[in-house]
Amino acid sequence: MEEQRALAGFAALSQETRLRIVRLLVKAGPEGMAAGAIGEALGGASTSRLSFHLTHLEHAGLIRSRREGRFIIYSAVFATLAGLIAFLMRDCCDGHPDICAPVAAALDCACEPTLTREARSWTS
Amino acid sequence: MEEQRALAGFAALSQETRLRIVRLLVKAGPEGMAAGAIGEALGGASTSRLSFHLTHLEHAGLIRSRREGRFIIYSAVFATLAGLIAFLMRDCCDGHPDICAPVAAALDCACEPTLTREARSWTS
DNA sequence: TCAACATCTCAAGATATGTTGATATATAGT
DNA sequence: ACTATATATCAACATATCTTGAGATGTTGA
Repeated sequence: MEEQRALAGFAALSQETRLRIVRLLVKAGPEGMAAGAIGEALGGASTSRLSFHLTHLEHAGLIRSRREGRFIIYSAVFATLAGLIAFLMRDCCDGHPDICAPVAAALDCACEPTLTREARSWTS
Repeated sequence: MEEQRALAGFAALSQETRLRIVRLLVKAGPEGMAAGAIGEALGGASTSRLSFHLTHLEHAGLIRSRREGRFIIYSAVFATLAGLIAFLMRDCCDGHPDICAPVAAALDCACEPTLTREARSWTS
């Protein structure tokens, strides 16, 4: 059953608007952002389109929402992101712990700039 | 332009057959596996279907191929996986380095069983 | 209660993606 | 050359996904 959750997660991330939303919310941290603010940051997406993608992401467990007055605040679910990564890399070290090194280095970059050159070429 | 590569990567991972192929090849390591062996491990996928997905994954840069006699050997491209992760988590620590902890823990699990409970529930 | 605001839902059409079956290409052994 | 094996390609169909526009729901303040 876990495979289905992973598939839903990757599918959710495979769409431009949704990927941008997730990255925005990852950056925003636990406080999150109101739907309207997200739409504004993304630059002109109709409210129905935005809502469609937010719902999609929430169903995939990548973001969660809470109501605050008349706003709805969305925030990233870090555990799900972590789970996706873990699912993908599980068993990658069967007998080859050294292979994981570049991946570990890439993740570190989220907190510290210790990327390998190869991986660095990836991050905008 | 990097966003496009990330989108292609996540899209490639968002399909059951392809996700299984990648996980299989991640496990197989740098030696890789022949297309036929992959198909067998996946259990009955027609050659055209398998080829379609292998090509898709290769275009996304998640796997690479080399010819060996009459076999074509596919293997995972770890740098691309690392790049996807890095792209996703970039800037997640803007002022909150603590938030990244669970993600880092999840990645460690690829090499060592140090998952948080939340993230562990994800890995089959 | 009314008006303005924030967001969601729904149906229809456009586009993208995956599957199947038939056929093509390439390599190895005889 | 011929045959068997391994894999790729193509076209047609089925299905899933995204966008748009209209309208519904829920919240706040006058």
